[in-house]
Parts: sequence; structure tokens; C-alpha cells
Amino acid sequence: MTLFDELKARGLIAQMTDEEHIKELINNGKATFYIGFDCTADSLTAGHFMALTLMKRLQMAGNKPIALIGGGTTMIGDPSGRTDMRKMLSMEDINHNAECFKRQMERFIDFSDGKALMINNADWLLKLNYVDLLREVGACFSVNNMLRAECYKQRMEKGLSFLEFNYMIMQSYDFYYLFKNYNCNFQFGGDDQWSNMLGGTELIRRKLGQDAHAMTITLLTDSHGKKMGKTAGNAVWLDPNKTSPFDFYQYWRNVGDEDVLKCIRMLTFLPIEQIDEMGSWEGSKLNEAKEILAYELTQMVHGKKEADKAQEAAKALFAGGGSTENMPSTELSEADFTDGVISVIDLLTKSGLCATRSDARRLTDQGGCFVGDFKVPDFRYTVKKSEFGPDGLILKKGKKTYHKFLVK
RNA sequence: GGGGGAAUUCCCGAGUGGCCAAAGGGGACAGACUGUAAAUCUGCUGGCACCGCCUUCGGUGGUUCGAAUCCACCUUCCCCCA
Repeated sequence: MTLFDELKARGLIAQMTDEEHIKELINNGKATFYIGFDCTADSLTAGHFMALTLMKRLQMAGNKPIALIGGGTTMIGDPSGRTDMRKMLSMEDINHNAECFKRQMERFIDFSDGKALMINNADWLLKLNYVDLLREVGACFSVNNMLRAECYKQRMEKGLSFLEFNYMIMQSYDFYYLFKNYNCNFQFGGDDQWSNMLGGTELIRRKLGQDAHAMTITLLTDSHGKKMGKTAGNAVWLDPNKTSPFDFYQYWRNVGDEDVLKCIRMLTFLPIEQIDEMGSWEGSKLNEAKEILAYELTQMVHGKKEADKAQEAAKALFAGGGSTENMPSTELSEADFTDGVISVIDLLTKSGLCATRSDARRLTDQGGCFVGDFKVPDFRYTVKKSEFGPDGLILKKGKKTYHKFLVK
């Protein structure tokens, strides 16, 4: 199976400029391609992860990836897919974020011996001169066309600042610059980037009279059409300090039935044939597929050791048995007890299971708090120091969140 | 530059002097049902020393016994005209 066919079979391809040409390029390892990553936060997300796996797939087929860190474009802020303006980030924040991105990317992509490049568009964008740019590049863009672009349409109601309007120009300039200086003839990106990417191919055609190509990756959405990789508006981060390996594992372990296979296909490196076999799985059998998905991804992002731990912890919690060794835990000292006793409310807030005492109260009132297997009857309930065994005491919030307490 | 409108609790959005910790929806969280899923139903959703008290309605001052609601100024955004 050729690389192109595999990408297609995995459902990764959304739109592209010229199918025949692109096939020829990537199947034969002739593409030098780039994917841009704007440094809007101090960690990559599950969404970026898909782009990184794509980069890897292409790299394995002999193509040369350029990971473009958006130190310059982040100064502008991409309006695509947003209904409001992004918060403007300071130069320091952007640089910090760029550093974080770098470290995370190096774990996935092999940058040794020029097998891949990592560049920062701050290197050229920040030096641009306004009038020069307007004359050199601005003349090539039609405002009329830009306003018709999908990425700006949804902003026509809520308003679009001139700053953001220029984002497309910046991204197009990047492509043009990379094409000229790095022989980069190909750009990949999320499907929401399509108009920005076309801006680049168009600019290259106008300025240099040459063809460059663009292809977008299908956005990973669930069966309700919502973007995946988010919980409660928060991203699923790749940084273990922002999303623990266990939470990361749990996120994928709990995807909907309808979405498991799609996720496995798009995100993992398991052979297509093996995935197709899972196609016939139904009902509770799909839990096995979810375990595979969760394990595979956790392993890729956090390493085998962490993946094993997360799986072990999940078993301990849901299947009974297994080790409680890797549970998040808190150590209590003598001072935490009053008359040899500590209230569950204190335990809940100390562990971070509940944000406030009111929150903890609500939880206990609704019967959602357990000490071991014992359901806490009311918020006044206390635990004696003697109840903490040598292995500690396990406190549960609902069925899925737990915390272990040890006494010194 | 001129004119008009808006800013409400995590989000959307009611509220136009006391009955407002603030309707309704979404989301989140918990319970039931389950397969650590989905759908559905129920509860819950500012804080605390919790039948009471304290802090919230873009910001700062003011009027009033009393303001999210009225006034002044400021900030930000939207629309129309140029």
C-alpha cells in the first residue's frame, strides 16, 4: 500500500490542491513539507498530536518535514474557527511557549542529521518592513477574495480586527519564504487552515510562477460533530503536568463507541489490516478497542512506562484488584487531625478532588463520595486516624476519580 | 468625524430601584440505568462558621433608607452614516 493510499484509508485526508501531483510527491519521498504550529499555549495538545503523527508518517516514507514554530504568526493570532479575538500574548510568553513546543516535538520527530527541520517564523516575520511588505506581497492579495474566505466569514458578524485580518498574509508569506529558501513545496495543516494555505500557494504562483501544494487533514470530530481532544473547553494536553498520563489515558478510554475505530485509524500506527479486523466488534467488545486506543496513544505520548502505569491504575480502579501504587496521593501529618479525626470535607479539599468546601459538601450530600467502598452519609462524616492502614485510605469522588491518603 | 446600541455568574442569555446569589438553556459535576460508552431521567452549579452571614452583574465615582437596575465619567465591542 502506498503512503497516499494509507493516508486515505485512515481517513486523514480532507482537501488538497492537486491529487495526482501530491501522490507522486509523497509516495516517492520527494516532498519537503511544513506544518505550522502557533505557540498559543505552553503545551501541545491532542490536536497537534495528529499533525505530528502525520509528519512522522511522511517522514518514514522518506519525505522531509519542517516543523514551523509560529513565533511570528502567534504575534498576530489566527482568527480561523474562532468567534472572538484571541488574547494577545506577550513576546515573553510566546518565546516560552515556543520552547515548550520544541521540547515536546523532539520526542516524536527525528530531527537528527537533517532528517527534519525545526524553524521559527519569528526569524523572518518580525523583521518585515511594513511598506516593503505591502508592495511586495500586499499587492498580490485581493481583499474581496480574502473576505470571501471561509475562515473570515464567521467573523463578519462578530467583528474582525485588522490585526487578525493579516494573519492569512503572514501564513502565506511563510510558505513563500520556505519555498524560496528551503525548497519547501508542500504544506499540511488542519482543515480549518485551508484558506490560509491556499493563500500561500497563490502567492508562490504569482511571485515565482511556480506550483506549490497544500493538503489538509480531517479534523478529528466525534459523532456529534464536536472537535475531539477537549474536555469542558479545556484541551487534552501532551504535557504530563497539565494533563496527567492517567487522565490522558482515561480521555481516550472513554471515547464514544462510534468514535473508537475512527480514532484508532487516524491516530495510531497500528496496521490498517489489524484495525479493519476490529471493525466487526460491537457492544461491550468495543471496550477492548478503547483500551487499545488509550494504551497506544499514552505510550506514544508519555512512553511505555507511563502507559503501563495508567493502565494498571485503571484496572485497580475499575476492574478491582491491581495495584493502587500509582494513584495520585497526598500525605497527611499529625497536624491534619483534630482529636485523632479528620473530616471528609477536609480530605476532599486537601486532595483537590473538590475545589471548595461548598463543592465538597454538595458531593457528600448527593452521595458521590466514598471512603473505600463506604458511601459517606453526610458532610459531617469524619475518619479516624486508625482507619488509615499501612497502604493508606482511598477516597473516591464519583466512580472515576480517586485519591489515596497516607499518614506519616 | 457624526449618530445609535451593548457589556450579567464557566458559556449563551433574561432581569430596567427592594420579592435578586440573580429566570431559562448549554456545559460541568453527582445519583439511577449501564459496558469506565451513548441516550434517557433526577439532583446540583458564588463563598463560608450553610435554615444565617459575606462577596458578585465591564471600571471608577455619585444619587437613594436601598442599585445589576438611575446619573456622570472611563474602557472595550457592535451597527448605521462619512
